[in-house]
Amino acid sequence: METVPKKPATIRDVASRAGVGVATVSRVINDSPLVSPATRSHVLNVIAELDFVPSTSARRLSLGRTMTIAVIAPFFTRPSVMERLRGIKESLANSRYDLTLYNVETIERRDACMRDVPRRERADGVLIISLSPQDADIPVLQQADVPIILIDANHACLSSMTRVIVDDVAGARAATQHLIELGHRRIGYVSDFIETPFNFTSSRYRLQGYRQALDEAGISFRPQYHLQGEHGRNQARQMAHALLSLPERPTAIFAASDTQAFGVMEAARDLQIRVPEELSIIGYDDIEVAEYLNLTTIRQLLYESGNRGVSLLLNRLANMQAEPVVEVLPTELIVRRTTAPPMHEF
Amino acid sequence: METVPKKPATIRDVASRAGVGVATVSRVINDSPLVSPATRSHVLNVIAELDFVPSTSARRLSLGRTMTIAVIAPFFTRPSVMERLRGIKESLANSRYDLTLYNVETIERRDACMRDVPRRERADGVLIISLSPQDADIPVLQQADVPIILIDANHACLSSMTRVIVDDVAGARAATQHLIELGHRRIGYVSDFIETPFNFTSSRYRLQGYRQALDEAGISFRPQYHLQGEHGRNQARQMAHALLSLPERPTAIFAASDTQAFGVMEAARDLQIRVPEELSIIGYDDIEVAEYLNLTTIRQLLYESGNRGVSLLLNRLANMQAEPVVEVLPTELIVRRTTAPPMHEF
DNA sequence: CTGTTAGCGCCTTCAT
DNA sequence: ATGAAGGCGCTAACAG
Repeated sequence: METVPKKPATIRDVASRAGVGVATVSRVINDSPLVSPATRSHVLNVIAELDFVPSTSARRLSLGRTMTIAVIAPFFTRPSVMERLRGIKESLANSRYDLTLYNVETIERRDACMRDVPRRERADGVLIISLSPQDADIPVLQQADVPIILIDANHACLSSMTRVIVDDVAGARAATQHLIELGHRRIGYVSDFIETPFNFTSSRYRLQGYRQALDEAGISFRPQYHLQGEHGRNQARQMAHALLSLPERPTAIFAASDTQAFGVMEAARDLQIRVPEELSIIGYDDIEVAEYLNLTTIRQLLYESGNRGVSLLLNRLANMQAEPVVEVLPTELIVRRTTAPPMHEF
Repeated sequence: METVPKKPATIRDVASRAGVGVATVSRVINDSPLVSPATRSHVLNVIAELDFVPSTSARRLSLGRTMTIAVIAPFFTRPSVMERLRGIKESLANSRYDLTLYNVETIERRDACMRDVPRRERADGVLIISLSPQDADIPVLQQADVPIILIDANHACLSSMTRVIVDDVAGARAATQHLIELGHRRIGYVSDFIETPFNFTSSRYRLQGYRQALDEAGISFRPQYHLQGEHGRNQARQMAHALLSLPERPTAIFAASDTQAFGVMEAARDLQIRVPEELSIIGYDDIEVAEYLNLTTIRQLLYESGNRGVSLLLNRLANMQAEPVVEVLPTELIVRRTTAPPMHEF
């Protein structure tokens, strides 16, 4: 079919058809009170007739505002990131902002996004999820001409940026303490790589919490009990295999995320090790399936972190000179059925 | 801190600072070959000095293209939708298009999106996931001035629109046949509401497939074996409770999605009914956790549907007068450990 | 190869 | 209450 797409009507078309000036049409579009009811309704009619919709591009250029919020997120596919995104979408649904998504899977892209996205012509505000800026980025971000909110970016040098975070040290400590209180002494920790080009912080802070709890209980940290690897269920499964093949294998494993905890559960199953009788497992996040699989875990308010991020951003948008704010979300130990006292088999 | 955000440099600033015309700068930005290497590198330097980034708003207005793809998706939060989105993001990552996301959770919003999004000033192309347009929308969509691709929108009247779909009738039929071949005769079906204002089609088509398989095997359809309800694990759980409390309870249940199948599994657990010995369960989708939970299911290529949608769209964008295409993705029966022959208890 | 200029569609003073 | 005109930053002829 060769239907030539008819060019959309412009504000000028409406104006001339209605026999008024473009300014009047503009006022009608923008609900200005400076239009007589009669003119308004007439213009409205013409708008309907012509099926006129104001061009967002033009309006953006003219206004200098884009009416869109940019979200920069790594590994969009991970459940925890998804959950945060959900919270963001939810809170944004009622506002008049559009959402554009920048997914980053490589460092190049991370850098490009950090540099190019926080510009007034691209977005009115930026939400960055789980990506701690490099030290070098920080001044850039601070000078950015649009407000930027960090979600789950926990970094010492960030004190001047507003962000919503969770106390990962405390969360991991609680997880480890739970295991210790149950009587475990040989506690493994399966995590992402502690140092990554992405500068993810969570596994690192959780390592701190883990070690703190150990220290407090007078249990010495054994390096061979901490394995790190690429994020993912299968990688965690392999690490767990390794841990569980140790001569003195751990009686409990703390995984840096629920996804990884599932990998650990699989490894236990592979090796015919009963959970929780022979091996306790605790995760982190409390994503939806955790409940279903009865995983003991540390709940962090993923969804809410998105909510809060948006509301901080909208505040900031309404009131540009606001002071930086740090909002700390609580964590909570959720005991289900993958943790229990160790068997006294020694 | 009262750092007045310094106004971003414009193409004109660059031009005057570099002692060239704006057109030259524009050419440099756009990699036009019509610039001498010397000028080019000089301009590039000035651009770097001034930290100049072209305004997308201005470029859009001028070009008449937005360099963004809009995705309209309902219930963004469902795993199947997410998976499709992943495929989309993935395929879009290498192209120069941005992605803006329109999440629809209400009919009003659905209608608004259908009407307003497919406009040239908002997006160069539109991907609609799992939302079958109303009959009334169809002419509008066909006349739209940007290409629109439907993903998972299976509707008779859509013959003229390009889309990627999966044969839900066949998939459901395969699921049901699998159960029948195992020896089941009393087979329940737990689904979303068949008729919804959103005009979702999958549960409806799957009902057809289910009934076809039954017919072919000479098993008469019992209305009380088909329960419909809001989508969700808990709702499915309740429906399964009802089915399993029937005087002659089903020995197998086909759930319209994996999420719902999990609800059914929970119900079985609640009622101490062993799976698969006393109850076979089969899902639909093969989302990631299905493997982990050993759920027998019908795999549909969710991720790939996103991929394919994008590539159809990009093709269309490159070659506007293309004919409508319908791409049918295959389904596959994945047998795991939630289906088995029925016990002979009667 | 490069500069000048006229839009792109809308918003916003500034007059009236 | 309304209209005319300038400008937002960039691209794309059109001249040189």
